[in-house]
Amino acid sequence: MSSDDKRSGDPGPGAGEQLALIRETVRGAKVPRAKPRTWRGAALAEELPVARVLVNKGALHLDQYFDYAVPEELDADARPGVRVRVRFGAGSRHVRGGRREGGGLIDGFLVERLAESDYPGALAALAYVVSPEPVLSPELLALARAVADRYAGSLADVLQLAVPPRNGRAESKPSPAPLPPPPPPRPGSWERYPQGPAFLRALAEGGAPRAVWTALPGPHWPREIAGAVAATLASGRGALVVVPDGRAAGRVDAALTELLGEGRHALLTADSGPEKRYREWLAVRRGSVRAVVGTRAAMFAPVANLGLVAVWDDGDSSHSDDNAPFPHVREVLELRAAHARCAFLLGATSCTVEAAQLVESGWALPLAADREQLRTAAPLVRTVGDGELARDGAARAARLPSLAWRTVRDGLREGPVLVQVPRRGYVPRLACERCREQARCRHCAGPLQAPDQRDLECAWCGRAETDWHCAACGSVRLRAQVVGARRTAEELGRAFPAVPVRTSGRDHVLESVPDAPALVVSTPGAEPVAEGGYAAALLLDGWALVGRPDLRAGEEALRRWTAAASLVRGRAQGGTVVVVAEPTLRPVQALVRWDPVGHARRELAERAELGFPPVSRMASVTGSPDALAAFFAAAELPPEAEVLGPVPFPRTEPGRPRRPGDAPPGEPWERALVRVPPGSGTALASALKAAQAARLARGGGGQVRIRVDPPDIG
DNA sequence: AGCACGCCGACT
DNA sequence: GTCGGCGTGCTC
Repeated sequence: MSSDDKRSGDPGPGAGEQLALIRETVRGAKVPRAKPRTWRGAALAEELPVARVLVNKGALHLDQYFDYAVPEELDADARPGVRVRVRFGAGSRHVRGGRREGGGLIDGFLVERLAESDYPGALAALAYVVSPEPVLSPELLALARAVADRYAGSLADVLQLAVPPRNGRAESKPSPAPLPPPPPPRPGSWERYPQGPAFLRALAEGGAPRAVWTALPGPHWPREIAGAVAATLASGRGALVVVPDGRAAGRVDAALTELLGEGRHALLTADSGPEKRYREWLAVRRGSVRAVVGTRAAMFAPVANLGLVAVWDDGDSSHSDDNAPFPHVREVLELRAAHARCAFLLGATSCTVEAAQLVESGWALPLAADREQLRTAAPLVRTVGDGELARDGAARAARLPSLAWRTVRDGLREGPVLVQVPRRGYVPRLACERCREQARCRHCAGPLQAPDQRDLECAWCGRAETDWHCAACGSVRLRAQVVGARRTAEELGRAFPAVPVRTSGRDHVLESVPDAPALVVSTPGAEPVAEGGYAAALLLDGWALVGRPDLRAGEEALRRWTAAASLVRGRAQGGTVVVVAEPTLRPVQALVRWDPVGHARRELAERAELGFPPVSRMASVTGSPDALAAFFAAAELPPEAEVLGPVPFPRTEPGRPRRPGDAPPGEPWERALVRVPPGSGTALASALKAAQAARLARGGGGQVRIRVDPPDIG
């Protein structure tokens, strides 16, 4: 209970002595100006009477610790890492005429116990310890600190993501006793990779290898991840796996159960209710479970003696948290691997530019199969240019080129056929009509757009472009790429009336389909697994994916095609994929050659040349024009920082779903991008954070939103 | 963010 | 003379 429950009108004779005692013990012999009411009648802890508390408020200027006095009766429970409640806010200091003091109770974490405080004023006492469970370990605190710094966010915001809300019932139950380490697993399908068995061996022997793993297409990856986890457990250490969604988590969970049995791992996903989730989290924190698989919130899971962190399919957008400060799983796990000096595994069938950079920089080693393995595992990929669609008279009836039509027909004789159609809402960007090179600003290389369908301007710096010509081929004609394949898929059903059509999309995601002829129409990311693999796949979203106004459009198109094509039988079993997209496009060629790594490396080289992330680091700053101007006037950005814009925000993108962080409708907002060269990311983040903190402290003007590594930059 | 303190205009 | 405007600064 809080010690200020006992209240009396006047300070009793003991109060003065009490005060003196506190003064002396806590911070020397200065006489306080005012005596906090919370002290009345409370004796302090004899040892380490000061508690350093992180107050749970997101505002940046509050991103600091506050010292509180520890009453004697809280001494035992008030250990580092526990949740506490404290009085916080102006008004809690002074007592006015026996009336109730202001300043409400607020949540916080006790960070450490100290012998004395460096705060010159009088300390208030901890109100109470919420529970003696030490949920915030020093390692988790250090990680949260690093993540907050990386993303120019507050520690409190990160802790909100990292520590689940308390649940009393879950806490009161003891966690089961930990099981002994399992024996090292057999290499199994890791033998398909030349370095696979050695990687497992290194994990089992307590090593800390770091790898970017390009997984072979097919259904083996959950078992391979489970193998890496089992090898790490065999070394007596813990392991953490983060996957994009509940479906993937379920697959890895099943593979882990098959390999390790029950009781050695926890599944942390958003699907389980708060109590179950907190119980699992506690079992991890208490060390009774040493392996974790989960979705992005699990990236902070307090695994004891961490030996391996792994992320699957880091290109999936759900690895980016949608709460401030928007940390990305891959980045957080990189930080964890560095802090814990543990192994790191980034796996995907495709390859992000960031993953390529990890290899390029030498931070991680590539873990990939040789071409021979790939040739049998991957399907045959053929392309149909969208131009042929118009020319091919025979296919026009079915609105399909004849190659695509034949592939579907032949595939349906052997089993299910997957048809990938674009989701609605993708907006094309401008490209050269002749060579399809993207139209870019000549000043900052940002993407050009035509908000009024006539005049060109840069989406980043806002400069008008009146005399565009293609940098690659000199053409002066632009085209906006066209979407519209959904209907084609519907008409496919009519073209093959004898075959059942099943659909899988955002609302109804099919888990799997049987090994029987069927047309399976799916949007990217929702493809059901086919038992025995699909006989063929038809990828109809070529232009829609490649033409998105996003730096990652090519990478993302390749990722989604690769994901769908990975569900198709290998070419040895007749598996065929047809992608309807211009065969000269880089991601299309990469798909045909099944070379996602080469694609990512070329993208990386280009990003380096153009000064794009992740080679340089970018942050977006969004707010009203006044607020932005004031922000940049006061901010002391590193000298090498370059401010692009501001431009009105959000740009008109019809069909783009409204997201939190978008400007409120009606009020004109602007967005500026700040970019710094490699190596200045930390300086940029701390400068932005300092400027934000100064702003908030002054309390002036409208708010400004900062996002490091903004998604969807032109 | 709240919330209190502080230093200038219209009321009894 | 005092009540109260919200400008500015602090919260252990």
